[in-house]
Amino acid sequence: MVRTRFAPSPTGYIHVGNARSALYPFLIARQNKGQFILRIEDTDQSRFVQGAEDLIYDTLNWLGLNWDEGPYYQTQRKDIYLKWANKLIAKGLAYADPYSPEQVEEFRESAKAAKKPFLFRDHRPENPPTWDGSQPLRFKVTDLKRYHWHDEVMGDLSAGSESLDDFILIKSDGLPTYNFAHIVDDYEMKITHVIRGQEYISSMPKYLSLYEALDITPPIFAHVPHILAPTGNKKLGKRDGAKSVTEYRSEGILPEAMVNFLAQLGWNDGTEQEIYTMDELISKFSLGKVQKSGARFDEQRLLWLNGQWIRHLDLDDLYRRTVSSLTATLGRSASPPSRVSSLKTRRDSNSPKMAVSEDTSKYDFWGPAAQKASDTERKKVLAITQDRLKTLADLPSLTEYFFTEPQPNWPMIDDNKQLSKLSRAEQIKLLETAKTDLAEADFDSLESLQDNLNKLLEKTGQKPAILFSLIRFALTWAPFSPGLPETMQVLGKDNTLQRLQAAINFAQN
RNA sequence: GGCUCCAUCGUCUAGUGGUUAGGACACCAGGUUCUCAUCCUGGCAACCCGGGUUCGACUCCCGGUGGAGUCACCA
Repeated sequence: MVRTRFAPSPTGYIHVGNARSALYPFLIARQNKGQFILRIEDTDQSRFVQGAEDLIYDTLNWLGLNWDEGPYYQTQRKDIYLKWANKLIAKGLAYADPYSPEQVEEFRESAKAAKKPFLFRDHRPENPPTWDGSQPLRFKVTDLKRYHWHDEVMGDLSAGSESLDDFILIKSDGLPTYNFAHIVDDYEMKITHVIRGQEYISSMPKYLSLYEALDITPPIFAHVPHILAPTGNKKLGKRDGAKSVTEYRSEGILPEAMVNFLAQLGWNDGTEQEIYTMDELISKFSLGKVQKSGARFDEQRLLWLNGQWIRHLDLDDLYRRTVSSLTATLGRSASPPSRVSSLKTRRDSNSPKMAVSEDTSKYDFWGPAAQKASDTERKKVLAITQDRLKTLADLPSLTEYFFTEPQPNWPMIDDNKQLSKLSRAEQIKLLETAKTDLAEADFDSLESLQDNLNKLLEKTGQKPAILFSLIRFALTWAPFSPGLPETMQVLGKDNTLQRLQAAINFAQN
């Protein structure tokens, strides 16, 4: 049974790099009909950010990365870590660290001055005190050897004993370090695949030595390369202005596009396929084909992919996302009741970090006038704008004039190369002719509307670039819009004639 | 600095000894009888360097160079 996990720490929002390290284990779990587990690694109280957990659930839900178990909280599992720690103490493989942080810092400084790498084991106390929980508990490395191991992404790896040390298992605040907790948790939770960022590779010898001391068979490892920031070569991180996933959501990116993009950032199945559904990813993804080097985050490509998805989605589906991409994601049903109490204690302690939260009502992408319109009306408009949308956030500028009468903006016409050749009187004449003829048109049929427009062309002897542009401006007063017949049809005959008249009136004054 | 990893168009990548080095994004040009898009066609553009191995290296080996990660009572 395959069991994978995503184990974020609640220190802020989820950026795209984090999101990918949730995606990959999710895909592996689903591909093998296994389970995907969510574990919140909240052992560092000083970095805890209020609301961060909610953001994690929200992001995962939005991306469709539903977990089967959890969330587990490490702060609620202290007994378990203690049990394993005692095992180590009993075997003489863990000891209390008698030094103060300042003293350890001194060791570090002197090693640095001597240009030697700092290793705590060089300062291992001969007669450590009995561990009473107030000191840090350290692991005692006994087997200084070279480790060789296999990584699903990176291949066969090895590292020498210089990266082995007496690292801290349990901090003086009683909580375990990541180094200790994740190994215990992964074992207790029967995790089969540890999929995480490349930054952990250099700690692998430490982990491997601990697995041995604990008599635990290590799981399968896969270390995925970092996503690089758009500029520079640094790994993508919050410091470099990495955007949160929710930020992309509010910018009108579809979750499908985000998942598609993230999956392909550093992974390729060897074919020339570009668009993948989640189901396709589940069946085709493989860790062995993940790139070994970091991939740069290219927003242009995300945007392109988003456009593709907007066009490929059927109308009803797309419409649902434009009105609220959130409705299905706010349920907190996946959280166990026990979470409430843990939350309470934490909220009581005053966190030094700012709380993160967001306004969940902001995911209706339509403009103010459109929001008052019916679903049917909005869908009609969406049908003719779908091809023009790059993100959902383009909706207001592309559609608002359908729902509210636009202000005539004559400079738009004056600035138009073709139209400015006509005198104001000629422009008015054209609009009047159009209005008269269109009054007889059949607005139910797109073909017949096009016919009407073509006849108008013959009748006036104008070029399409002049006549059609003029009508288009009179109806929308927008720099760009859907095709003229489509626009007129959605507007309806009454509205169309009325807007033409409004333009004429405006021009006459 | 020690340790570890990585290296194909600007970007994401295909490629596993013999290819005109393929695709996609971006960019440029043209077309699709109104705008903006979409769509179509075409174009620009890459194997980090140096040694080997081999009949033959982008591909294998070694050495450089470059980049990244890591050396916490953070994860």
